Amino acid sequence: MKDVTQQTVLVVDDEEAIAEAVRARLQSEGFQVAVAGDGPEAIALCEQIRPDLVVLDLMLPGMDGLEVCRQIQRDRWVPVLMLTARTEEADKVAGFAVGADDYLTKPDEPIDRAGLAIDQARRTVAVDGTGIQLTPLEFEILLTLARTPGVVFTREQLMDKVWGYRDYAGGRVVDSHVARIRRKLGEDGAEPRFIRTVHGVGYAFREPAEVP
Amino acid sequence: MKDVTQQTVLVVDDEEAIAEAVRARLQSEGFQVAVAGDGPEAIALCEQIRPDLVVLDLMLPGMDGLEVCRQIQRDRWVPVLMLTARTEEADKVAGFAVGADDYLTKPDEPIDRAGLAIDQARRTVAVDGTGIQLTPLEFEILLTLARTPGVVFTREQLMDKVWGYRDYAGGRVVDSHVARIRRKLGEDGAEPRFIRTVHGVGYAFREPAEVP
DNA sequence: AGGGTTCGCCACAACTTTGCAACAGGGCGC
DNA sequence: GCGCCCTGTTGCAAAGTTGTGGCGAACCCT
Repeated sequence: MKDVTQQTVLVVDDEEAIAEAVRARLQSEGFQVAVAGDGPEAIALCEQIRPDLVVLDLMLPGMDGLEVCRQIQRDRWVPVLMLTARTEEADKVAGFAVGADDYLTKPDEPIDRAGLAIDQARRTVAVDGTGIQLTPLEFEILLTLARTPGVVFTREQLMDKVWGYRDYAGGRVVDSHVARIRRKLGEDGAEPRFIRTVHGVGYAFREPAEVP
Repeated sequence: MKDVTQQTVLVVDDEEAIAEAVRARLQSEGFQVAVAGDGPEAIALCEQIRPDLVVLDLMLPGMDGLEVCRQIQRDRWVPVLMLTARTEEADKVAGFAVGADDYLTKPDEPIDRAGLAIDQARRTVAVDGTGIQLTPLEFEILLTLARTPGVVFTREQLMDKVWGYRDYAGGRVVDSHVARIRRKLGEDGAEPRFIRTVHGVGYAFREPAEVP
C-alpha cells in the first residue's frame, strides 16, 4: 500500500456530483482534498496549496480543460490525472500531449437501475427492456436525476445544470418536463417508480433502497 | 520522475502491417512506441516499460486479447484501447468488463452490417451487393458513424473527426453531406435503414438490435 | 376541516431543428 | 480557358421541441 501521509489532491470539476464522488473516494484513501469548480479557480488554488496531484475534468465551463492543464504545468510540474467522458483517441492524444499523466474514463457507462437503462453514448432510454423516445431536454433532466439517486434537486438547480443558467423566475418549466418524462416512462401518478416529488423542494430519482 | 513530453504507448498486434500503421501514426504524434506481437510479450513489456496507453488487438494467437487485457490491468491501471474487427455487442461488453476504455475498428478491416458493406482499403461501399459511389468526405462520415453503431455523434464531433477541427460555427455542412449520403444509399426518408437522426443532438448509425 | 400554496396534467402557440433542393465558389484535369 | 465534380451555403417547408397558462387535485400547516 502506498504511503499517503497527508498528500494533497486538487480535484477540478464543475459538476458537483462528480467532484464530490472523487473527493469522497480520495479522502477515504487518506488524502487531503481540495475542490475547484472552474479553470481560474483551479490555477489559483494550485499555486496556493501546491497539490501533489491534480484530478482534472477535460470539459470545464469557460476555459478548456487542456488549457488549464497547460497553465498548471507552466509553473511547476505536477502529476495530472485527466477525467473525461470523451474517450476518443484524439482527446487522449491531445491530453497526453499537454502533459497529462494518465486518463480516467468518467462514468459515461450506461446507467442501469430499477428497470431503467440509460445509455449516454447512444442517447437511449429503456424501461424494463422496451425503448423510450426522449427529447434532448428530457434526457438531460432524467440523466441528471438518475446519476445521483436519492439526491433532491430544486427546480433552480435543475435549470442550472440542464439549461445552464440560474435565473429561475418561478415558472413551471421543470414541472412540465418532469410530467412529460413521467408519462413517457409509464409512471404511475400516485406511486412513481423513478422520479419522486419532494413537496416544496424539487425532484429526486428514487433510490434502490427506497421502498414505497 | 517520468518525462512528461515523451509518453509511451504499447501496441499489441500480431499483424505487422497493422502494428506498423499504428506505430507510425503515434510516433508522428510524438509518442514513444513499443510493439508486442503476442500476449506474453505484451504482459512482459507492460511491466517493464510501464506504458501510458496500451493499444490492444482483440484477436491474438495463443492468448485471447481479453485475457491479456485482464492480466495487464491486474498490476496497475492503464488506459486500454481495444482494436478489433469484430464489432458485435458481446465483444464490447466483454471488453469493457475487463477494463478496456474504448473500442476502435481496425483501420483496414471491411465493415459489413445490415446490407451495407464498407471496404476501407478499397474505399468502396455497397448496399445489398450493388456498389455505391461516395466522395471522400461522404465516405469518411459514413465510416465514422458505422465504426461504432448506435453511438450518437454531434455535428461538432463529426467535424472534429472528419474535417479535423473544432470550430463548428453552427452551419449545416454536416446535414448536407448526410443528406447526400442518404440519397446515395437509397434511404427511405421516413425510416432510414442506416443513418438515424437524433433530433437536437446529431446522427448515429443504426444498430442491428435497433428495431424501429 | 379550512385556507393558502404547490403540484399534476393538458392544450396551444412560439420557437428550434431538420430534410430537401437549388446554387455558388474552388480545385483539378483536359 | 472550360467544364466537371466536390464542397459549403442558403432558403423554404415540414417536423419536432419547448415554454406558458389554466384548472383541479394534492399537500402542508394551523
